Amino acid sequence: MKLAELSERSGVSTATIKYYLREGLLQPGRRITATQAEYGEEHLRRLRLVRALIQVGRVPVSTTREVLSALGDDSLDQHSRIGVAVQALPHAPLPAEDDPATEHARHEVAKLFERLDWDDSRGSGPSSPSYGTLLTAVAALTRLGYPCGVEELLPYARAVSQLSVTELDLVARFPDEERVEAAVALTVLYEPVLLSLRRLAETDESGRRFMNT
Amino acid sequence: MKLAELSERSGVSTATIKYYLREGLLQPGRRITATQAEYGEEHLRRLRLVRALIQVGRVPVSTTREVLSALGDDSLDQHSRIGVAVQALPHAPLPAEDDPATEHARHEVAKLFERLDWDDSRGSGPSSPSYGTLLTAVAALTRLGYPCGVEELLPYARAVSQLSVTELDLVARFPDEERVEAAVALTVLYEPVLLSLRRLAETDESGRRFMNT
DNA sequence: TTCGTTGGGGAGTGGCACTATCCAAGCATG
DNA sequence: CATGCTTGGATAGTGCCACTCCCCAACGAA
Repeated sequence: MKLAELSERSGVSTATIKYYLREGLLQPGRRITATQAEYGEEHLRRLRLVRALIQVGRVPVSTTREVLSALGDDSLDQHSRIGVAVQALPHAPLPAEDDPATEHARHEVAKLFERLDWDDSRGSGPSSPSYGTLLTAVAALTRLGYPCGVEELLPYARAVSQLSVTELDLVARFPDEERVEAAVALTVLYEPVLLSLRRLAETDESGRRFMNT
Repeated sequence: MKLAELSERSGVSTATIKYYLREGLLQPGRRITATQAEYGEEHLRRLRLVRALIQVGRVPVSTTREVLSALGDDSLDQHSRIGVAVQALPHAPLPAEDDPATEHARHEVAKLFERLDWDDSRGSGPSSPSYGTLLTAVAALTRLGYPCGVEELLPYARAVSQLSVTELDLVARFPDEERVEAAVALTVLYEPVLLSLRRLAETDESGRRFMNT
C-alpha cells in the first residue's frame, strides 16, 4: 500500500504520516522506486497505536518514540521493557525539597508503602518516577489544606491493586511477542477510561447528595 | 503583602503572577498608590490553587479561568457549580462517527450504564463530556484489538463508584462555602494520585509475574 | 537627590504538533 | 513521446500555549 492509502485507511493525513516518519515513530516503507515506497499491514497497526497513544493517551511525540523503542528492545526481559516504556511516560515535576508539605507527603506515602507489600526491587518504590508524581500531588493537596494521608490514600491503593491484577491477567493472555505492546497500550489507554469513569461516578454521586429534585 | 512577597511565599515568579493577573486567574490587589498594590491571604490561597490545577492537574490556563469562575457563580446550586467546573476540564476529542469501533464503544458503554444505576438527569450520561472521552478511549482500544467491553469496564466502574462515595464523604465535611472548591480541587488533584498509584501497582504486579529473581 | 524597587503592559521566547510548499522523479493517458 | 497529475522527501512556516523579558513611570529609603 502507498502512503496515500495508508493515510486513508488510518484517517491520518499524509502530511502527519510524513512527520511521524521523520520523527522515527514509523519505520520507513519498502522502497519501490526512487520516489515511491510500499507500506504493509504492520505499518497500519503501528500507526494506529501511535495515534492512540498521542491523541487518546496524550503522550508527547518524543516520549512516544522512547516508548516504542523500549517495546522492541530485545536485550531486556518483558518486565524491564514494560518498566522502561512506562517510565518514559510523562510525569509531574518532582516536588520542592525544602517544604513542610513535601515532608508530610514523603512521610504519608512511606507509611502507605509499608501497609501494602509493594517492593522497590520490582520497580515500584521511591526510585520510580510515578512515586515522584504521587509525592507532588499529595504535597499540593496538603499545601491547600485538603486531607491526604495514609487513610485517604489506602482506598485508592487497594482499588488499583485489584485492578492491576485483572489487567495483568488480560496481558498474560496475549502471546509473548505481543505482551509488552499490550501492557503499554492498556496502561496508557485505560487511563482516560479510569479518569472519565471517575468523573462520571463523582458527578452522579454529587447529584445524589447535593441536587434537590 | 506586595507582589514580591506574594511571589516569595507562593514560590511563583513575579512575572508569572503578573501573567495570571492579566489572564484573570487572580483578582487584582487593593491599590495603595498609583504603582503599588496590596495582596492578602486569600490571594495567596487562590494562587496556590491555580498553581496546583495548572502544574499538578495539567489544566490549561484558559480552562482554569472557566473553572474558577464556576466556583464563584452564586446563581447556581452546589451540584451545578461542581458540574460546570468539571465539564470545563479538558476532555479527549469525540470519536469518529462512522466507524465500527465507535459503534462497538457506544454499545458497550450503554450496556455498562444499564448495569450501574447512573442517571443522566444527574449529569453523568451521554450528554456529559466525560462520556465522550470514555467512548473515544474504548473505541481506540477496540480499533487496536484489545478487549474493552462491559465485562472489562465493570471492575473499573465499580471501583470508582466506591471511591466517589468516600470522596464525597470528604467533601461533605467541609462547610458550605468551601465545598465547591474542595470538590474541584479533589477531583483534579486526586487524578495524578490515582494514575500514579495505578502505574505503581501495575509495575509491582508485572514484577511479580514476569520477573525472574 | 539619587538610586534601587514596584507594578503594569507589550513584545518576545521556546516548545510542540503539525501543515504548507516546493521539488524532482514516477506513472498514466492520448 | 509529450503532457500533466501523483508520489515521497525535505524545508520552512503556522498556531497555540505558558510563560519570560524588557521598558517605563511612579514610589520610597538613604
